[in-house]
Amino acid sequence: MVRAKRSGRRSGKPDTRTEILAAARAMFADEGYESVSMRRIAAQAGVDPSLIHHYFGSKDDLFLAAVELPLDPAPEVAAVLKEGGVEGAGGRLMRAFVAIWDGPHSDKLLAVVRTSLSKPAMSFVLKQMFEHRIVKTVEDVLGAEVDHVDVRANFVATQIFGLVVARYILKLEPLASLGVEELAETIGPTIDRYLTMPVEHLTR
Amino acid sequence: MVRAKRSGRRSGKPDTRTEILAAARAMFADEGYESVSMRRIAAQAGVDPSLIHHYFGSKDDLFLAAVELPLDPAPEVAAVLKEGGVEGAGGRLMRAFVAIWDGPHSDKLLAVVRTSLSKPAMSFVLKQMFEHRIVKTVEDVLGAEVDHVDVRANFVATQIFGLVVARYILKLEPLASLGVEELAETIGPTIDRYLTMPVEHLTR
DNA sequence: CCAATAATTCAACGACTAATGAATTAAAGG
DNA sequence: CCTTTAATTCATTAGTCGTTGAATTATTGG
Repeated sequence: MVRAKRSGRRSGKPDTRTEILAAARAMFADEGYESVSMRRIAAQAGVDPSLIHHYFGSKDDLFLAAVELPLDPAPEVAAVLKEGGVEGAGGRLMRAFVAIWDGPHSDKLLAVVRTSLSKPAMSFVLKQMFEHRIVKTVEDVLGAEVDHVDVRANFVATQIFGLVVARYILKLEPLASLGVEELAETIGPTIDRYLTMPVEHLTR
Repeated sequence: MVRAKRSGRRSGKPDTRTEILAAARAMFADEGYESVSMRRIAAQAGVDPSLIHHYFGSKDDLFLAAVELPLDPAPEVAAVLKEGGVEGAGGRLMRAFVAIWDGPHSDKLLAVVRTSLSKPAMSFVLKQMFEHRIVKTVEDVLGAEVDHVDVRANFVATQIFGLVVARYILKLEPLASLGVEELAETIGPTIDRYLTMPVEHLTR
């Protein structure tokens, strides 16, 4: 029989903190920020709502804790970039990118995107992600002789954000079912172009 | 002195219905669906919350009324497409597209995107927009001999959704300040490629 | 002018929200 | 063993939410 929930500390050493974070991440990822309530997260984690406040403070704080990402460009990306110069960088980037989004951090990323796009006060999180990941990655590819990184990064971002929306949020078919290689083949060249095209006339 | 608000019908013939729609559109556009309450919309429109229910029913109904868009590809797009064949279609599409998003419907469009991306139950609205606008447009460009419209439309969508996110939601600079011609020049060729590249190997 | 109808507000309900502070139970340290 | 500290729930507060039904005021049609 199921023991009724009692007051006070539990026996054993359950990692409730982690369970809360997991529940929050999952729910933020597929419902966004506003629709998810502390109470529902608590319920999902099998915990009293006040415990969440005890550990994380406000709902905003919980969100930030749940989506906390390594802000430096992911090691996968860095590694993949070393494998060559500007030539073919687009394809290599796509492979690394899709690997990340299909990997274990996908719910954090989804949560960030969903929330940033709907709650302006939180859009700084996505902007930060853009700054710390896309811009820095483009800088890496272009090397020291940085030539209009900002514009190029902007255009690369359009292609990448769009892929996120179409493939991971809306799940358009057949796009959502394509493999890494097919995406790299198709979108890689677009990114290559944004990295190498002349852009002086765009930056007057 | 400001006349205190009284019960009952107002004098004159103020188009309150329209004012409510305008307020709702604007607020949904820059705050998304969940964050905006009926009460705040009512306040913004200078009206009692129950009047909104009287006119539109539920909040969902109000949202749909507020973002109601002509579902057929906009006339601008159709017109622009007649001007030529597949060659240069990308650039022409971008010009038409940016014209629409910089035009008077921008708040409706923003509202749809923000809401669809954060509230899964509403994402059908964006999907419908994709179906009725992007897919049909791609069909128009490709003509009768429709050759893998679905995949091509998917890739075109990635580039377009990404532009929306980067330029109109996140307002990345300098992207957000670029003119139509510069966007057409830069992104047009990407779309051209998605329209003309071989795709048989993607559709096995 | 009077009746019908349309526009509008008022007052309230029940449900849900984030948050707080105090009480309870267990584990850890000396 | 006893004290401290950490983990957890309970009870509550003050607010907001969407929605409803009745009351009030103006316009419109006969």
